[in-house]
Amino acid sequence: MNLFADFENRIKNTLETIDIIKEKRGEVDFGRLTVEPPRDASHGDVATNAAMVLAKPLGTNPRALADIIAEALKADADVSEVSVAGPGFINIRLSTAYWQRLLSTVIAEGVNYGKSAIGGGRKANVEYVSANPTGPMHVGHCRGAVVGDALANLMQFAGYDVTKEYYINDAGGQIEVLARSVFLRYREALGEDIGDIPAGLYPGDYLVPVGKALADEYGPRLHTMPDEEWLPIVKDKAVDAMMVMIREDLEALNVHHDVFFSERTLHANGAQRIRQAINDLTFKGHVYKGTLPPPKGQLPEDWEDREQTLFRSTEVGDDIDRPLIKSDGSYTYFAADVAYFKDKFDRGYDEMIYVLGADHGGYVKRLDAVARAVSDGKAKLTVLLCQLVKLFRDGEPVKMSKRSGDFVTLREVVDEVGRDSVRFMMLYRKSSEPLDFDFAKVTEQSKDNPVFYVQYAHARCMSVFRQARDAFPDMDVDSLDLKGSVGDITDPNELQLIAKLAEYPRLVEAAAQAQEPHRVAFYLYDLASSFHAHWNKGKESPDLRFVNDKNRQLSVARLGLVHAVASVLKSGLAITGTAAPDEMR
RNA sequence: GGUCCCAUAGCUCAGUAGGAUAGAGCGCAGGAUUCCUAAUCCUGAGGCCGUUGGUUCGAAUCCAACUGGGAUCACCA
Repeated sequence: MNLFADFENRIKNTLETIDIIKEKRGEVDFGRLTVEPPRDASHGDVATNAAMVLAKPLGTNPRALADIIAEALKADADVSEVSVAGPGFINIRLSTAYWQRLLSTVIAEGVNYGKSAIGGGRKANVEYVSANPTGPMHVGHCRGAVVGDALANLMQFAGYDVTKEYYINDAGGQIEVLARSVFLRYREALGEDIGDIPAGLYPGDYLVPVGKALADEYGPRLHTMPDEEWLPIVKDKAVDAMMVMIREDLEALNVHHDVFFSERTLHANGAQRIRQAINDLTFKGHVYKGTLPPPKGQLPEDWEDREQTLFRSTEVGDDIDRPLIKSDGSYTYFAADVAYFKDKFDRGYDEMIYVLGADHGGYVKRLDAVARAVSDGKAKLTVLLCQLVKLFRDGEPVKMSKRSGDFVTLREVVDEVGRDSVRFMMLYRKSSEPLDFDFAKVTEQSKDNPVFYVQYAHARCMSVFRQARDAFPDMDVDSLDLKGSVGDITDPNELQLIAKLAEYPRLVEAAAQAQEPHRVAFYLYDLASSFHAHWNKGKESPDLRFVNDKNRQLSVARLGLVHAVASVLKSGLAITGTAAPDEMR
């Protein structure tokens, strides 16, 4: 149940009954009409701009029209008060009975409250993380992982049929580098002194056990083979080992994918699927052989004019045509991406979302061009760029050098500050904004991390139920008819809390449509804040406390309110992928 | 140079598909626990929403230009 959708219908129905609107019904449309919570709660519960939007086409002034509409709205039994304010806003105050019914609905719907059907069951593919399988995940992968995961959760909740996907870049030069790095560790495991790791290979210690495993399995045999023979073996083993590590890292962050898609499968059987994808594009007239103009700006020293097979992406919105086949006949990374996109499209997704880091900004137009060409404009592709995360410790930037292997891993961050803290911090910012992440702030003072604030609110809710069990030992607190007991909720502070709960379904829809999971995090903070404030009112006014051992009926009604708050907090926390604890320790 | 992201309180950021007197946290000043966890709450000070134009009943929000900051530019992956 969505209060604002409900009243949008009621208001439109009311408008249809007004004479001057009926007369010119063909000339006015209700498209720009909004029904939303007023910015300032003191104005009312629901506000509409109807009069301001409709005044002009009707040839009247907004205030006068607002008065007419306001009068008509008073006929609704759930409307307790209507006022006209400012340039022509119509503010509606709802009856206590309406709020009570709404609370009853929240309790009845439970975990389903806030679910939406705007997704219409459309198939959506959210691809995120997709870190190269050449080492453990580092902290830079963190944000995309969390944002992608939360977005997928959110869209699922909003009625999409969501697949969480990971693209394994396991085909390309970096995998050969990985294999050679592992081979070195293999020789080391056999007792050879390998000295310093040569430049260009991965120096990280995490490859030591992989080399050891190879030595255990093959003994010295690999060493006697030519490169062409041992390379494929070591590549396979190395990638598998890296993916095991990466999955563990993701698990530590509570991130789970449904599909791990291997780039290598596109290259298999003589790159059959890449060839098919390029043939498909060629058939549609998007491919030609030619040369590219030299890069603008600084010219690379080794730049040469060479003929390649190109994708005419400029015709579908890109700045420059893109190479599919290199001059030596091999396929570019981009060619595999075309095949990968085609695969997704053929799997029947209506919406494809790529969550990428800001360093991939230059890739967006290219992907968009692929989507248009491959799907003839039918696929809806969105690229969500997450800006960079800067790490700080006590206000000092944390230096990282990937080359020396001296980088902060995702695991280190999660182990130090905790999964929930990391996740919530990553979501407590619009993803298009850069983010500063300070270890000290997140761990030392818990109040600097909003996740504790929200979780604390949930724990307090649970605490109320523990109190109730103590106060009414004879009552079976867990099987009360909470939704049927809402009639005693009448205090304005309590009704305000219900109003906050009423915003949830609308928020879920807006956040899902805008693909902005951070809005859920901010809403949770807001709801927690309302709850904490109400809690403290009980300190000053004992008659507002949730549990009152002298008034059993009222206590049960209020347990219903607390239950509803807890339920929405839990629902939102689940979208962000963080826990809703029963108590804080 | 091209493209993309950004500019809101001293600091870090929200601002709900253009709405009313622009909000929160931190920090600062003051206050609240005989009582459900003070990991909480309340009050106050603090603003030319980067600049200039445009669009309209109405702009922090949309458009253009400019200024300033960040990312990126490849036959890499």
